[in-house]
Amino acid sequence: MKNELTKQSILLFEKKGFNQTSIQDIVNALDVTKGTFYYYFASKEQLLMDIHHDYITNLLKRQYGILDDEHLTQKEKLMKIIHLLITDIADQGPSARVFFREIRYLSDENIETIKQKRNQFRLNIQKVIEEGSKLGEFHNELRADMLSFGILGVTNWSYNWYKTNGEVSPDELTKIYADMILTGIAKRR
Amino acid sequence: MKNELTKQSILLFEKKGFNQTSIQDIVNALDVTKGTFYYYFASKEQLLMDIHHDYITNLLKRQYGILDDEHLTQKEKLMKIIHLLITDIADQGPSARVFFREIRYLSDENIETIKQKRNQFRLNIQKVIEEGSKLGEFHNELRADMLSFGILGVTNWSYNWYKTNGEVSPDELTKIYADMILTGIAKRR
Amino acid sequence: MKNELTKQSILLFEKKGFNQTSIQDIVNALDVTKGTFYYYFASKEQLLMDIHHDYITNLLKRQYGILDDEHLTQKEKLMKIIHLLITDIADQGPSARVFFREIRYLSDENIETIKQKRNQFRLNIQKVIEEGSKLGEFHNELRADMLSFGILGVTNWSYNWYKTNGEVSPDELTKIYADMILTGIAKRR
Amino acid sequence: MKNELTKQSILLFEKKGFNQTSIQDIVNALDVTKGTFYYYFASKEQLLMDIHHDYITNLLKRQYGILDDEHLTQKEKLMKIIHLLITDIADQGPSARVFFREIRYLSDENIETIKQKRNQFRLNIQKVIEEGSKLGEFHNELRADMLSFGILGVTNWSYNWYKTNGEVSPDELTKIYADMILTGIAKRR
DNA sequence: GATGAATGAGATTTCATTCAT
DNA sequence: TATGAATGAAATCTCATTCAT
Repeated sequence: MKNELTKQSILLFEKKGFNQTSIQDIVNALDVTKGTFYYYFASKEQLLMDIHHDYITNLLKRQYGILDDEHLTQKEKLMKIIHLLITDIADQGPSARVFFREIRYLSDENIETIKQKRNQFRLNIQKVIEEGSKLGEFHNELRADMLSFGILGVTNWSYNWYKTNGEVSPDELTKIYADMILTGIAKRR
Repeated sequence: MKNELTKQSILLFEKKGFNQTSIQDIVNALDVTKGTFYYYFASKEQLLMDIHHDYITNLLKRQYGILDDEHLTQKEKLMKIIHLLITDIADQGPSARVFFREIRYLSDENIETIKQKRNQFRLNIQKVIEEGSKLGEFHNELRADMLSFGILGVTNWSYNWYKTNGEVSPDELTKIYADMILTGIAKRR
Repeated sequence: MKNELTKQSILLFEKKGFNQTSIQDIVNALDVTKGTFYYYFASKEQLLMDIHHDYITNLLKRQYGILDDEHLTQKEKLMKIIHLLITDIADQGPSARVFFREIRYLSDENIETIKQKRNQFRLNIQKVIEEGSKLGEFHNELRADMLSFGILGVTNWSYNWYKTNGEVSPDELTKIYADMILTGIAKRR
Repeated sequence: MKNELTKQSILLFEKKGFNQTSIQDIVNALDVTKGTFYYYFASKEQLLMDIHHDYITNLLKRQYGILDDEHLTQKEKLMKIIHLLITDIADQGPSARVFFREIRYLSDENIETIKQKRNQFRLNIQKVIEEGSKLGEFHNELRADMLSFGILGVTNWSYNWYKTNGEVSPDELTKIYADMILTGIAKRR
């Protein structure tokens, strides 16, 4: 039941937004009553926090799976992280959109917790760039911090428009963006 | 008064979100009454629409100023558009954040109007890329559509984190991102 | 201007009701401003009172025109009064409907004034019946009071449904109702 | 509770009118809170619709009870319907007055529904008159439609003035009006 | 585990009226 | 005569949450 409530909530939060979704909406969708909701969740915000926590924890875990693979070059790591984000937003659309859009409705304390994890994710990208620079895979003197934000922008922005069932697959989109980030779009003279 | 209400609303919407900001909050900040608000705005949503409309209209106008300059190469146009976005988000932070975050609270009809203009802005970027490819400034066979989304991601994402008063100026950030987009971060072998 | 305001108000009060019609609605219809309204009327209620007072005063005056005509039998007087009411409701539809429906929105004091005049109108009918009984035009021992209410019911109810432009003219309707009231619908054995 | 809210509302609507009665007034009278009201009714209008629907449904049911009785002549049916209306208005005064006065505050859609039922009630009277004409109980060539409106006027108007506790009982009033309608008030020469 | 009646605080909106100009 | 900005009181409605069962 808790699981069903969470799933249904994600769908509703995505469609109508956290604030526009009432507990009543959620329990109606499952044909149970409000009491049931409060049996499983301490508050509406707690549910939102659960969703956020699950999402970022899972993402971080998978990022570490990439980072910890010693056979990969930094370039490969970066590509795999881009791929991770694109596919995740494509596959878990609703969760991803709730994650990016509704963080504001968490309590200050919870926002802090989530932002820390989000920042950790970004810092890990920054480190890949720094390491790549040092190892000669990437240019020297890159602003790894600014670039990590830029790369996250490229990928995360896709939650605003990207639809899996379009003509471009996640794999293709990954290649398009990785090419742009690694080699640019300008022709060499 | 209408102007003051709009300005104050933007600040509050940015800080607390559209939904979390009550009309009471707005009028309290200016020491007037709710009646005054409704003398100037038909509804809370109408105010939000005004904000959105002003923002995107201004942005589009400035984009066309760049596009219509015949002395510029496509590469230069692209750089100027990136610069336009970065500086705009830096300078008009609150408006920009309201624009990106609160569009959801518009009516379906108004969302449509705004999205059309937003899409026009993106299509204009796409055309620059296509033209650049044709003229030999950029690679051939680029997915100009996907790249236009990616470039917007890089710049627009900055509303989430970028602060003007940090160590990196808008001009510098523009250069960092233009370099990445045009020539990539990977070292050529 | 005062006259135009009154006329327009009657039309709006009929269509939307007194309460549902705002001063704004009224002045909008004449392209003036609220200040203008309050220059001519002390309050919204005062306007309604004016409308009521004009209506019932006019009706009473015309009733006395009938009553004071010494050439008429009581039967003829009754018929003329029925005719007066039917035609008035037909001709002055909006005023009539406002008069019957919106009295509630007058102040207690004003209600009293209007009700007194309305009752005078009814009492005058009652007197015609009593006089007719005494003179042998009508049956003896009629409950003239109850009948006066009944006759007013027949005629006044028409404001609820009667439309002049239908197939039955006010003159025809008067005859139908006068026949019913005077001779009944049952066949004599 | 729902029932108590409805009952109390009818009393308040009668006394002050639908518009002049706030939800606050209603719940204050029962010492509950506004939330309670909205737990039971979707809106203030829904409550009004419930009242209307119940009233006219009950009235129609009782009318059919009369119409379907094959032992009755048309004259008797007409008398019983008059009796039904008079007693109903006398007994259920508040409901009746709300029914006649406040229909305007229903939504267009709901007005339509109620008016259809009201019209059915009237058409049933019209049919009795037509049938009575055919069977020789009533005159030929009566305008049964206009007369049905007139008869309803006689009875329904009583909600405006009739008080049970006066000197005339519902049974007596029924006789007075039935006599007028069937045989008229004029003396036969 | 689950129900559902009840709460209470707050949100948006309406509008008659005032008043300085 | 007329304007229009501003007020303030009240109205409808929403909803997260509680709690006895």
